[in-house]
Parts: sequence; structure tokens; C-alpha cells
Amino acid sequence: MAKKILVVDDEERMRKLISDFLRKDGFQTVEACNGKEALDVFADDPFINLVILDVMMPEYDGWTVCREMRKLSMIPIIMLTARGEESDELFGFELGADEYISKPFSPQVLVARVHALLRRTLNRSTILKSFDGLEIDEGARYVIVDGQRLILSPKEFELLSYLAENEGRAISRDQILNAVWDYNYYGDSRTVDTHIKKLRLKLGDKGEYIQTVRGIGYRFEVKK
Amino acid sequence: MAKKILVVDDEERMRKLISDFLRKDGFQTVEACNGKEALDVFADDPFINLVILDVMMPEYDGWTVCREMRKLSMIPIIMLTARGEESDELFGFELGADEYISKPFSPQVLVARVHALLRRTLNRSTILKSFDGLEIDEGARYVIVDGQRLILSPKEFELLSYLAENEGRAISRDQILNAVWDYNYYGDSRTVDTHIKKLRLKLGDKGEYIQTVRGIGYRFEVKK
DNA sequence: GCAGTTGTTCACAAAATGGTCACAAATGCA
DNA sequence: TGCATTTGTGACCATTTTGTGAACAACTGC
Repeated sequence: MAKKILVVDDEERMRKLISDFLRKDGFQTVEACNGKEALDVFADDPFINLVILDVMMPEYDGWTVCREMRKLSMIPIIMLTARGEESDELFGFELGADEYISKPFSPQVLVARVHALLRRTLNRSTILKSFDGLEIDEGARYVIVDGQRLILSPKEFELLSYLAENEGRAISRDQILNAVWDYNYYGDSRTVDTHIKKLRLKLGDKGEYIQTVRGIGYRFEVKK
Repeated sequence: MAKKILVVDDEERMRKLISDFLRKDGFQTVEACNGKEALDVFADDPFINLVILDVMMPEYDGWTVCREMRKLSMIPIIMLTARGEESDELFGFELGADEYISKPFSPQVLVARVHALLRRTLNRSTILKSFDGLEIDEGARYVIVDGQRLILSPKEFELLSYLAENEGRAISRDQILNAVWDYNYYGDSRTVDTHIKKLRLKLGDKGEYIQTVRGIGYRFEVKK
């Protein structure tokens, strides 16, 4: 599966340039033209694997965006700055940036650094949803139960993800089928039950977070 | 089921651009080229899930349209403005807009915001009826009595929900049967009594909120 | 094509819910 | 007070819903 990279720069030419090179190299790209939008996009798309962040921007500069993203995840971040000032660089690392590239730079160098960073941070988590003893890493598509990494099948993962997304709400089987299966899925809604069973089994005692709502469907909720 | 989005802008190019991107992302779109038309379309089509509204328009500007729509419903509204003036933004929020995007913007950003907003408003829609010591959470589908969560059976929950919805009004058994049971339910209307009994039992002292109206049926009323 | 995994369906078990009934209690009325 | 009517209640059982294991189909990577 192609890695997805968020490119944040207020200059459109620079943004397009970077995106084009990355796409040519087989990456998917998403773009944002200021920090505010970057944070929005980032919060909304759990499948972003790496962020390239210009320092100088209107509406939240790169430092701010970097700090905010770090509150959410350990996603790899590369920062771009106009001048290669060392003090800036140190400041960036302090905030949690992984790489630091000063303009001007050759696109090849950028792509090479992206590859290197992705390799380096392969095992780093991109956990976006975290509950008591249960973490869901939507980027890497696995679940951590009491510190133990758990591999779920695609359907199981999507099902858990969907329920967790609607934490606290009762979700009908039909809703689940529409969201996790195709919207025009033609089949037995009891299939959901079977997957719920498997999920509960795999989640161990955290399986209790998936509650049955009689006559409706299921509800994800931490504790009781 | 695909969400339907109403796009309102007097510039045809902009309207088409936005529509195209939204459709490419799997949304349905409806278009209106001025405020008057927008309000007409909105009033006629109950299946619109979100509105994107340009501020500068002939025949009712965006502010007016926003205000009018808010009188009708809590539908999510995103406003577009030519310049990113903060005062405008504040004004927009005051009128009930949920999001505010200043031109120029990238279509991807717009789509991302639409996703984010739809998700936010989906979660916002948990309906909660609250009475003295008794809360009915229709989204989560449970009842809280004096801080203690209560598990009701489907029929019990719907029955209580229906009565609470008609707080202060006496409801006949037939009305209850039509609303909570199938409209063509064929059976003893005394069944309602049995369920009322069970409800009162489970609700404890809050069971007194369900009063008997002799010769008619029941009435939900707090205290007295 | 094969072995292993994943997804779906089915049948049966287990659990809970819903409906009916008979009788008790309460209410309204004369 | 006594009577007719309405409502409350507990028990019983049929029905519905959900859990579960197994069989089978579809898919995946080699």
C-alpha cells in the first residue's frame, strides 16, 4: 500500500513541486496551504504516514503545527526552512521534528530523506485512538491491547475502528453494514455478530468494551 | 448512503469546481446560484446533509441565507468568503455557520473540511432528554436514573422515550400501540399495562413520573 | 495449485423479551 | 357501602434475539 504524505506549504509552486516528485516516486500526497488546514487534514485522515512542513506560513507557523501534531501522534515530520540556521534546527528537533531540510534543496534529496525517514520510523506508532488499555493504530492498522500488539483481519479492524469512532453510541447492524461493508451489501446481517464474536475473543478482557444493545446492535464504550 | 450537499455560489465556475470535487469524493450535490434559489431548494429537499454557502451573492447574501436556514434546522453550514477577514468569520459563527473557508482554497481542503464537519455533526446528534433525576440518551440507548445507568429492554426504552417525548400530555393506549408497536399491531391493549408496570419497577421512585390517566392511558410528568 | 487466512452462512444453544391470562387492587359512581 | 369498571401484578410460556462452533467459500501470497 502506497504511503501517504501530507505536504504543507503556503507557496503553491513549492507545494506542487514537492507533491509531483513524491507522486512520481510512488507516494500518495495530500496538500494543505497553511497550518490550520494542515491540522484539520491531519486530524481527519488517519492514513497519513509522514508530514512535510514549511516553517514560514500564515495561520499557524510550522513550529506550532509540529507541536500540535506531536500531541496527536508520533508521525514522522520533516521541516523545511528558508535558511539553514542551526538554532532553528535545534528548536525544531526539540519540538519533535525528525528531519530538517533547508531551502533551497533538490527534490531528489527530499525524496531520499523521505525514504530514509520512513525506513527509520517504520516501527513508530501512529496511534490516533486510545482507550483504557486499548489503542487503535489506524495508520499501521493494528491494535495494542495492554501493551501487546494485536493483528486483526481487515474486517475486524474496520469494525472495531468504526465502533470506536462512534464511542458511546448504539449502532445498528445496518449502520455497521453500510459503513464497514459496502453500502449495498447484500447478505446476512448476522455476519456482523460473527465478526463481533471474533473481535471480542481477540480483544480478551477488552472485548467488554463492545457491548450488545439488544434490539439494535452494538455500542463501543470503555468501562461500565 | 451518499451524503447530499447543497452548493450555493453565483459564479458558475466555482460552483462546478466544488461540485465536481465533492462528487469525485462520492457525495451527491445540488446547486443553487443565488440565495433565494438556495432557500427554495433547501425547503423542498429534506435529504440535504450539508450546505456550502458563498457569502457574496445577489438576491440574498450568504449571511441572510445562513440565518434563514438556521431558523429551519441545525444543518451543517460551511461559508466561503473572498477575504479571510476575522471579523467576517466571527460574524459568520454568530449566525450559526459551522465552518468558514476563505478563498482561495484548495478543493482538497474543502473536501477534508466537509468530511470533518459531517463527522462532528454526526456525533453531535446524540439526543438527550433530561428530567429531574432521569436522563434518556437516545444515541447511546440507555437511561440514567439518579446517576445510575439502567438497562431497559427495547420495548421499555421506546415506550419511555415516547411518553417522555409527549411530556405532560395524556396518551391513550391505542396511541401508544400505534407509536411503539407496529401501527397494525393486533393484540391486547393491556400489554401496554404490563410494560408500564415493568418500567415503573425499573425506574424506582422515578416511576412516579409515569402517571395513570384513568379511562385514557398514561401521562409522563415530572413531579406533582 | 496449494496452504493458510479471512469472510460468510448455517444450525443449534442460550438468553432475553414480549404477550396473555387470572386474579387482586383501586377507582368512580350511585 | 356496594357494584361495575379499570388498572396493577405475578406467573407462565412462546417468540425473538444473540452467542457460538463448524462448515464452507473466497481470497492471498507463494
